[in-house]
Amino acid sequence: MQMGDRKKKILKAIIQDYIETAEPVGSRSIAKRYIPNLSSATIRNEMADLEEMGYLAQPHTSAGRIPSDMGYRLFVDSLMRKYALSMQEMVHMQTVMEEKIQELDVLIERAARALTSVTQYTSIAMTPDVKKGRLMSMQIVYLQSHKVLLILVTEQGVMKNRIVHTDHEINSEQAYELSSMFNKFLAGLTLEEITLARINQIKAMMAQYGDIITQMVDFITEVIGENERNVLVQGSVNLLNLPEYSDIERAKDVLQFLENKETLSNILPQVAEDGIHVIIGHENPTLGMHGCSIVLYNYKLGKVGGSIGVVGPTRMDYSKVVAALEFLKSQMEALPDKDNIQD
Amino acid sequence: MQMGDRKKKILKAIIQDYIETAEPVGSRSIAKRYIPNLSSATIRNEMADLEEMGYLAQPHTSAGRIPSDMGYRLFVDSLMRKYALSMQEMVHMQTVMEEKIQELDVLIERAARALTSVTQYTSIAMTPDVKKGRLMSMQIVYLQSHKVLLILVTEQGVMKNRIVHTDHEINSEQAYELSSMFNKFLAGLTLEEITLARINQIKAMMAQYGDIITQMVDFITEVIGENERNVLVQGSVNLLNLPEYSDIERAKDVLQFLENKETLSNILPQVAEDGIHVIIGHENPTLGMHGCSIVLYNYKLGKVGGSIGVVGPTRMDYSKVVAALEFLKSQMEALPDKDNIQD
DNA sequence: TGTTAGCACTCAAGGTGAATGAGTGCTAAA
DNA sequence: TTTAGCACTCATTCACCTTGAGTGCTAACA
Repeated sequence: MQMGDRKKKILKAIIQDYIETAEPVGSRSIAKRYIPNLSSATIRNEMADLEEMGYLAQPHTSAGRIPSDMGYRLFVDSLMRKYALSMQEMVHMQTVMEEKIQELDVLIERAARALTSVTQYTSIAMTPDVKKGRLMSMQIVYLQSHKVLLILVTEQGVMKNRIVHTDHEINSEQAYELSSMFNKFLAGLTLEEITLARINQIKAMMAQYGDIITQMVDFITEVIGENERNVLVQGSVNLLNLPEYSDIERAKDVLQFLENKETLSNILPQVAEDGIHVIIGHENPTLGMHGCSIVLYNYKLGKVGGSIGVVGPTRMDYSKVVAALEFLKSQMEALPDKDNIQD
Repeated sequence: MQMGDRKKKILKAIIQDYIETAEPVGSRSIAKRYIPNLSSATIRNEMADLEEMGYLAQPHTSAGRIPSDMGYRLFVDSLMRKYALSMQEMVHMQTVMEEKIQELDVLIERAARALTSVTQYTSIAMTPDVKKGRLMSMQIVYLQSHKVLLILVTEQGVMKNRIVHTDHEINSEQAYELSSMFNKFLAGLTLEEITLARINQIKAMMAQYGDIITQMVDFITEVIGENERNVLVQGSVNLLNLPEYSDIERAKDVLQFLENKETLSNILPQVAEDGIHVIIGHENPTLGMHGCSIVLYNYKLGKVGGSIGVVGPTRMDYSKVVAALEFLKSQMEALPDKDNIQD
């Protein structure tokens, strides 16, 4: 069967109506509210066709039609028209991000909050599974006579620190000396390149600090080897305002999923490319999320990147959500000092 | 009216039964299951007394009785007997905390997870509103020719860092020199004591670094002045498993409350003293939480402290929750290296 | 040939009323 | 002081009916 313009127009009207009302849409209301020059009977015929083609579904014989995932997909890809964010909405998002934000975590948290408040859905975000790569610099900072602070910066600009206790007394100058030595020998190397031989070389030269050096190496191993994913969810309660989750069991499934950071971090990197992606219902690899859609923006800021997006029912206002994420994208791309960012 | 032993026994039985079943408790079931040598009629009389005294309430005339907040209070203070954690439960909590954990945040997150999994309620935790007090040490670490990392450690051992860009080129030695100078003049001072005069003194001596010094001072002001509260909630979905929240509206109220870190951080420090506290229903200062109880453990680890606890319905298994928190307390108090902890 | 009016049919949702049963308070007897 | 008995209350459940939104099909119409 062919998909004529009229069918498209009807499908679009049905989806818009359903997004708004969450009620199955009948032929009569489409005829009245969207296409007054056609009768409900005609619409009915077209709807039957659309159902046969897989774009619509019917909960039961005497109910109206609801869009199928395939219907939403067509809508998102070619039917919907761009939502224009209101001035208010833009200003709101901007103010949230405008403050000079030093840490990526904080920036993303703010962005997620802004998204939640503009879209009224739930937002999720994560910093991705970056291999931390090379050791860029290791600093040892004197704190007290037997206590120093190790600070490690990776190639990506990610910074980690740890306080360690030392067997021997150490002072500020010695700490500095040790840092210099460490950097001379190890800076710029990957975990594989930091061999026992090199470490022993350092140990030989600074024998009295053997125990600190061991702790430093442990620390490097942990940080460079680790796959840290910081996942964050904002506004999950919003889901409960939606009629699709007035059934508490359904709501529980999704909330459970959102609360479990491990499963959540598995789903997010499924879409690899940068940019904005829409994942609808069953396209979602996780079983419990088949009733949900996700709109995801994979960002890249300097050398680190991650995902931020919105989770909602398949009956989500895609147009608005995509607009919000596009705006966010433009804001983040315009950010000065992209490498001035830490983990 | 006097509160005899028999009344206490009956009240205790009612509360235990209600905690278990969440259904109003009738005289007959008490007579059968808890006190077989008394008839239901006798129990009924006693229950009428207990209601008059304020320990019980009746949803409607033909229903059983449910405990009032006052009843729970008496139960917690003098009726309940200690729950003994099972070996399994203890081992579970221990393994979660046993791994060598360097950061307070991580430790507390693990502890909260353990609490949730043992009690099946929701756990909340926060690091408290510590005034960061004195500047203990400020380090400047060279990163790139125009980029340095500032690291600030406060008296409490809390550590913060920030990357700043410099107008003039700066190298590793210069950074070290600047750190030393800064520490010589400002270490050990409170925010009030760091006067403009002192800062100008440093600037005069190291004129070429004027812009970095300004940024350093900004950073100090922010960190020492700030009231950072890190709030964390774990297992809020568990609430939805409870019959009291099968009504989605009630659930929404509480979840909303738990999701809002600002309001949440207002409630936690209400109880100031260290140790374990039980806050029941209306004792809770926040309106939306009147149907909830909170069991809170205010910990102190070295120089920092905070709260961790469990949120549940007033019909919470206080005995078990208190036992779990007491176990947690014992574990945290036995922790080695209490000052080896960072924020 | 495409469109429309009309009609019989389906089915979820909402309301009514009776039956059920858990629980109470009161009274009188043990 | 305790208990058995009884009348009474009230939430819950279920069957039953009504209502109304919506459909598919057919026949008439442009």
